[in-house]
Amino acid sequence: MDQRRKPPTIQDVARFARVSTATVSRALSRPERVSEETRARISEAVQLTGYTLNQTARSLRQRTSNTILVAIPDIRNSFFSEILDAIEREAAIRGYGVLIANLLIGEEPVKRLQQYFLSHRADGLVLLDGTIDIKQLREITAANVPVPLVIACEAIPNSEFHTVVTDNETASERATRHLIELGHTRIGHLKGPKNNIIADHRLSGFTAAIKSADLEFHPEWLFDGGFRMDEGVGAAEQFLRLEDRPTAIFAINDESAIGFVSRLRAAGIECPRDISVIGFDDLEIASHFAPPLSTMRQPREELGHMAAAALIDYLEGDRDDSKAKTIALRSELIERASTLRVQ
Amino acid sequence: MDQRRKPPTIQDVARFARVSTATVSRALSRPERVSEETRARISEAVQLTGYTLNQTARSLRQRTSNTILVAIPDIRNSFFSEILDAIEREAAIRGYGVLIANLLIGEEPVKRLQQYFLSHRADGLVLLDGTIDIKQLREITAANVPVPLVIACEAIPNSEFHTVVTDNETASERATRHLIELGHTRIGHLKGPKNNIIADHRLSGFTAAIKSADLEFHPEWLFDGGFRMDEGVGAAEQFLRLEDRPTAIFAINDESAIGFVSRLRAAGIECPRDISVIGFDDLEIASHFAPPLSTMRQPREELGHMAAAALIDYLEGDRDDSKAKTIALRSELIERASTLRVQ
DNA sequence: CGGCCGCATGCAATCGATTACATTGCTCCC
DNA sequence: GGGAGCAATGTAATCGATTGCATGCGGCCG
Repeated sequence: MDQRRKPPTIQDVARFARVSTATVSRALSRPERVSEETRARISEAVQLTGYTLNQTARSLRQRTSNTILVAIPDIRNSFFSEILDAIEREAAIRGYGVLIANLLIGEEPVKRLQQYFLSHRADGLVLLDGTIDIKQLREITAANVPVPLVIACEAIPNSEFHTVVTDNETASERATRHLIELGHTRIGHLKGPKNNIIADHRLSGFTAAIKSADLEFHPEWLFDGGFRMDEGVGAAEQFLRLEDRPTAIFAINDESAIGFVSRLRAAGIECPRDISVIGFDDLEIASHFAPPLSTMRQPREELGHMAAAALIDYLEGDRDDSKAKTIALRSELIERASTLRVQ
Repeated sequence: MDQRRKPPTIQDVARFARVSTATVSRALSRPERVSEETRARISEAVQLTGYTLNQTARSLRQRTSNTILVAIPDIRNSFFSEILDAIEREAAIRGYGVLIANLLIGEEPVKRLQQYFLSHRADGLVLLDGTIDIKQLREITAANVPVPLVIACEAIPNSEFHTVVTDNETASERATRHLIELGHTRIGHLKGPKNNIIADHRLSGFTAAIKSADLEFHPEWLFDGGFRMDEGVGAAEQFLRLEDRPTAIFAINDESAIGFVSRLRAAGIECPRDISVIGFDDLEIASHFAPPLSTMRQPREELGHMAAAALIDYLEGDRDDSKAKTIALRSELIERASTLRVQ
């Protein structure tokens, strides 16, 4: 009977309510511009027909898609998926859809992102990937279509982009100082990926703390790692090859810290008995790991929330570009059992 | 100069190539229907103008969005985010965008999903959530618009839906049997959420194994849990209140197993010394946890890949609904240190 | 009383593609 | 030689909403 009947359009509603489609459209988007009486008739007609807006048609006419694109370096990393979660929440509340683009794949991430905007699939972009550099960003923006953009991974100094960040550098300094305060003097760092802004800033924070405590800087105590557990494992193997080892490590994040600790344990080196390790992020696993991991807690949820809100505000506001806003969030030291006072 | 210039349309290309828009459209989508010469002129014009398709306009006309929707119970769970990753990969290759809907939030998840289709934002749905029941699913489909759907969490018996599943029941039986083979006779189960198909099937598998080994079934050894670590912690507290405790646990998944083990450790009960625990999923963390977790490995990547492929095949094929296809994938027992032979 | 204003509404163009149908010109075959 | 058949292309309708520009009408003011 009613199967495959085409979904009702604004035309149907107009017919039922005995008004023009223009009036229906107005009644739905700016009710105050329509008399109370017809408004009532129209909403009755909407009920009756079961009308819902065809978003595609609106997009075509208004040149907006009510969709934002989130570019993520690696969805599988819980850190990002939690931010993504917060972004989706906020977007849903405000009537936006969320498209995802996982950048690990494909050549030319920039091309892929541009494509979304050139084809009018998304109105704006939340960028979580610290590996894209400014020049590439400008390229995205440079295409005929300017791309409303919020960077939500790391501040890019003096940039013209809106930004939501945590205090990576200061927080890294704080984490390292925590190790120093526990009496450690031989401190290493498990580095993040190359050419990644976040990694760069965390390294700076680490170095700053070492310097200001007048500790000697050992380049061989900088371990090549990354944000993933297996990269933490790799760093551990590099560590094991050393003769002269540090007694404490500041790891780029919790995942790599976990990989690191677990690999060392397999080699008979126990954390925190033989080595103290502090991570970054405070993933849920951090508190359940053995040993529970000291770490810098990032306000992930807030980060995602603010990023989405900032982008949508901008999209719906007057797009005053004059000032790029920067919202900075603070991380917090969480002390757990993985860092131990030197005897 | 060239700023804010409107992006080129198919009209512009047509003008440059001195043909009609119809010809341009044909040249781009079905090149063989256009003479070689004009095809060349057109592709030159495309280059010149920098034309890219306006996906919105196409969507409106063709009534397809080239977008799929992925409904996820909890993005933050690595298990799902890994599947999502695989879905996105496959979709990107085939030219589809991926919208996400995190179902934890909001009233009436079904309403939310319907909304996406009623508004023509997505062409099809991959459902990862085992908590929606069939009646609700039918509701999604029952709206005027039929919703192409692939269920990728659990088979729904005799259902009319396309499905990609792992063998939850058999695998759970296998996991439990693993504990039995190690000599355990006092075995409990850390349950999943109520009204969740996956959880139901894993429980059945567990019970089946217990029965077929002629072990006594202890209802008080079924612990209320869920898929999250904190729910594993809750289950551990329930465990601690028992006088008469099991010596082995089959947990609904790795995350809850981790929460469980970590809470017990805090109470002085060590895994595997005092209790053996096996999980499900083989998350990356499972192998790095202390102790490394025995578990049933699910082919997550394949699962996501197959689900996306099946959906897109269906969308692009002749939509032969006559037979709902079911693709079943096998899980694999991974033995690690968290399960120990009874002395 | 006449003109102006503003409210509520309608008419029709518009967004940018796709596609049914029409047209043209050519080949081929009886 | 005439018509069928086909390939290449054009014309214009169409998808479903939004919105600039009328239009009609009533009220208010000088």
